[in-house]
Amino acid sequence: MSSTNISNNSGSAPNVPGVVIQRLPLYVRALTQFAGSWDDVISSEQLGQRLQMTPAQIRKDLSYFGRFGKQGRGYSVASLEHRLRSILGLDRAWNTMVIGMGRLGRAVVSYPGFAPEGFNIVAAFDADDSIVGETVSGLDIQSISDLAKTVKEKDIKIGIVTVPIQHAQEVIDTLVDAGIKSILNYAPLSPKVPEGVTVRGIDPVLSLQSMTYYIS
Amino acid sequence: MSSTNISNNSGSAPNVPGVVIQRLPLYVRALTQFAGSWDDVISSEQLGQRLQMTPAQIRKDLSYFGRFGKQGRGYSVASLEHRLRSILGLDRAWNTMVIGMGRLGRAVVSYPGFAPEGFNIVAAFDADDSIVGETVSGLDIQSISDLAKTVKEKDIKIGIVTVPIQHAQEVIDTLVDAGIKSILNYAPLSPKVPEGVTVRGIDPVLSLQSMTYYIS
DNA sequence: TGGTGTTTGTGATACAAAGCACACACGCAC
DNA sequence: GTGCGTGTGTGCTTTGTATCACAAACACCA
Repeated sequence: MSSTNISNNSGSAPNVPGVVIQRLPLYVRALTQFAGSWDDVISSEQLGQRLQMTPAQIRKDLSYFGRFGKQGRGYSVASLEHRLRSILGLDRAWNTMVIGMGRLGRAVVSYPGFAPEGFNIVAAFDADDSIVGETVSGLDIQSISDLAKTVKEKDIKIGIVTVPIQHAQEVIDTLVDAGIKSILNYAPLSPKVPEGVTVRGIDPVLSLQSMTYYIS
Repeated sequence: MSSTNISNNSGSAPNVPGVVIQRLPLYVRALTQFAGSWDDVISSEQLGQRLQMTPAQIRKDLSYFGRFGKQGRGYSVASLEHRLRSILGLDRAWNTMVIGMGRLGRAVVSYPGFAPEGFNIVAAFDADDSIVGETVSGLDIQSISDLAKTVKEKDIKIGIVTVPIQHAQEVIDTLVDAGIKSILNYAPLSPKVPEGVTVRGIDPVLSLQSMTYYIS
């Protein structure tokens, strides 16, 4: 979304602000894109220029987790990327599932951008029995009643919600009950979740609606 | 995105923080969903409960723009929604265009969620001449070289970028040159834009990457 | 009409994040 | 090695945002 729902951090480094965590993937992305450039070292100045932020903020953010740079030189691109990925838990693959196999859900499971980043969609669910059993992008559509069982069997840690808004809260409750702690929500509502569950919303309409304000 | 690029506000009310503007659509959405309930008045307490935020924050946010509530009663749902839509510029329709007619761009133009909110996609562009002239969801794919002309002819105010990352910055530069001030960016990079141009990014991968941190 | 219960709008306050600026570390050249 | 240039890491300051708490406004009822 743009709109977010920040939660607790049970990670290693204590008390890192949510905004900082949300910027780390930005750094990872920029570093990945920078790797293979003529230089294998990057300064906070250069990174900041690429990301349109101040060098000081980048250094502050990184300092929450350790000292990764060398004074007088900058940061090793490869090494910093690796360290950040490790901090974020991106040095492993994550099993995910998509709930809601309508138009949007089908677009999501066939989106080729998740797998290369280590997010594997390993299950697909829908409440409509008439499409349960269909195959989409190599995935059998399962009934939501199987969800909890499948979450355990396949060690799924992340749920992607693409159901219509009327069922979104209910589905999210189901995910929470199944022990899911991370939810990517495409439905246009702000769901209620207990403390300790993180929700990130994806809503292009919200983004558009906040931009029109600035068009005179 | 989740990741955003905040810019100047040339609006009527002076100096409203960007975070506040980004919350207004949330209020609009909640009010719309609340309309038709048993009650036509809503308190900041109720709104806050629905959106998981404090009543005080909601009242503060609204106070940037005027006094919309009645003490002892709350806010008229219909009236507050209308006022907020007016502030955000949502009381009119906006013409938009999509640049990049690959898989993602096609999904975007056929997404049924934009039009009901007043965002009409009136043009589609691609750099690849071999698909220029094709029709997607009733739109002719045009060459990017026609972009500036079409922007003027059709009074397009918003650009939606769905091109591959290699061409994204270049395309965004083209939009800026054509006078576009609001860009919704699906490409996984943080583009450079001049002061006065607002960019909102949509990147589900970034959202996922910042959630994995919290999974122990 | 006066009293009671609500809920707003907002100054004041507390908290959080961003930016500054400089000591310190390191690389490099001679 | 000594000296110079560069860029980090970080305490301190500034800016920004969220929350508190309460006076004023209104609804409702007797």
